[in-house]
Amino acid sequence: MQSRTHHCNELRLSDAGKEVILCGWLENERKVSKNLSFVLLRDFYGVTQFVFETEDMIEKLEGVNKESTLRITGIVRERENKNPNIDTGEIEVVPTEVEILGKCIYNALPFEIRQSKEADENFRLKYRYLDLRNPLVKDKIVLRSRIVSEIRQRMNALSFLEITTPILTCSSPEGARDYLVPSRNHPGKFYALPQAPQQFKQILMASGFDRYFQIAPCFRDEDARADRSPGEFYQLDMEMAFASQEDVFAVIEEVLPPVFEKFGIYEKASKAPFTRIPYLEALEKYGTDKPDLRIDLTVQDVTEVLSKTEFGPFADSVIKAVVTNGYKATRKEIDKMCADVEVETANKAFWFRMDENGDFVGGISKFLDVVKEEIIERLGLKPGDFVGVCAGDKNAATKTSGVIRRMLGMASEGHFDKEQYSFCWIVDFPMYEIGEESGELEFCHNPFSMPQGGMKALTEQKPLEILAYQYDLVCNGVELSSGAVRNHDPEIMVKAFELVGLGEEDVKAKFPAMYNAFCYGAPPHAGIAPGVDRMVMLLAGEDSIREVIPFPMNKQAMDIMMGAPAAVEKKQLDEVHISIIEEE
RNA sequence: GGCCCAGUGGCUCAGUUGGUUAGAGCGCCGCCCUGUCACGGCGGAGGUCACGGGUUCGAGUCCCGUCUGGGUCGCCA
Repeated sequence: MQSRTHHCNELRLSDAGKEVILCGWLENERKVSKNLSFVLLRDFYGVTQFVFETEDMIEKLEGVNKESTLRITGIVRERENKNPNIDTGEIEVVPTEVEILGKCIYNALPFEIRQSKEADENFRLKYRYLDLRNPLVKDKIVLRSRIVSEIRQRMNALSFLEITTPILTCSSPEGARDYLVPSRNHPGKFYALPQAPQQFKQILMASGFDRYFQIAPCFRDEDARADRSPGEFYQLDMEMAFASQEDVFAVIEEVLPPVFEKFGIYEKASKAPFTRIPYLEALEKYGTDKPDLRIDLTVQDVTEVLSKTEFGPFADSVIKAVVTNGYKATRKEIDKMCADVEVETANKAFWFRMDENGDFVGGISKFLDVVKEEIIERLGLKPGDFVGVCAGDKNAATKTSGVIRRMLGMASEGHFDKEQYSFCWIVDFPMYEIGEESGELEFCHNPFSMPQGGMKALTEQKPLEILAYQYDLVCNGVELSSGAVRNHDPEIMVKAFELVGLGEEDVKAKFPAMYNAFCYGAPPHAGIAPGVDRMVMLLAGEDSIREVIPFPMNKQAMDIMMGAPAAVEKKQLDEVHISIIEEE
């Protein structure tokens, strides 16, 4: 028996008169009378309307619940009343035979398929197979597939080889918490799921592979965020031998913009070369290391001027200001904005405005009289300008200024050019920093990066002034990726570790395979690993990463559809030499 | 682990200074309807107002605690 002749988004007026067989889900039945009923059948591709015109035929659907799967044979004909809202709206099918393929045994669903996005998220996740029947939900997964496919083609075209790396590997001593897998054959020992294929891809370089990439699953046992899935996620992981920072940039600048323009909700993406912003400059000008360059406002340091005022919160603080015009907010909206800033940064935002007469009004204006002329000159204020201000220690003031810049920019006329993908590179990250908890010198980003200046820098520069060939890729204020020119030289690696109080033995102990491989002649190499989930999220215009993952976990890293994580049989535990200690 | 927000029929929500029998839309069930397409009309079923305690003559509403969920900080080399 033929299963079907067409799918549900295929028939057109030119098919009128044909006998067809369609399969799909019973989406809706509109009974207009005893012998007239309209039935909508939905499959992956779309919907087709059937018109049941006899009591006998209508009876065949008696007691058949919505969302059951059917095979319907019938004759295509032109509709009396066409529906321009669906692709098959010019025709309908008059059924001759109805077969029920898979019953939906429930006459009420946990949520309406077409409205699933409004349902409680845990219901959606538990009944993900119903949620995914919603075309709006399904389409994001289709989009993801197409994006990944396009990226693969483009990487292949640039002579990158897709190579898979192990999922069962060993625990990595630094970074995020690992997911551990007990070993049956080796009592007391564990595999770990990779946080990233970092060491494997670098070893591939040492093995002689020239250009590697992989849509790589990564596993990290860290808490979720709206833009960070707990447990597992995918990266477009890549690495290039004999390559510089600029070589990596060139690949990304060639591969990503066309993909963003083709699949994104905005049609415009940055052209090569992307703006490069040194890390320290980004903090100063934008108050963040992931600036949204669609906003053209910048942050200014006004510590020198405003510390002369009597305003309490300014005492002994770093003070930052963001000036905008075209911000026509009411007092209530300004208060709301300041409150939002405080929620996000745990730090207060202040403000004042210059009115049409050139006087300061509102907010903290009355404290500013003593420095009025000075501040006007410092900030170049004009009548109508609005100034957002924040203060605190350097970190707090910087971070808060970044949030104020973003909020003011989005709310001001003419300062937010929204409809585009604006990329930038944040470059020149410091190699080292003073750890907030330890108070001692630590690696700022990761220990695999090559210090700018190599061995000379490590021996001659002050550690905190050494920069690394370490970079971030940022798009519309979202950090898509970190990357680096790697440290491929064992001697420089040992020296880099020495500065944070570790030695050769530590390097060997922490990264034995990579270190040993580099001792046999390694190529200079560099790479990057943009997050696939985040890219799809940006392109789909979604705020939650769960919308672009086929089977996402909830915030507690549970898969409530499958019931993971779950208890296992004692026999299984015995086999892997594990015993559970019940907590009180 | 800290902070913020939320929890009311199957789903989404409303519910006034604390006041009598807790409402609506969607869905479900029944009847009606010959061109619907978010079909329409009439009728019906369906509630431990998350849980526990407290204040009060009286609590969905106020207070305390717990649980669950979301956001955020920590964390994410």
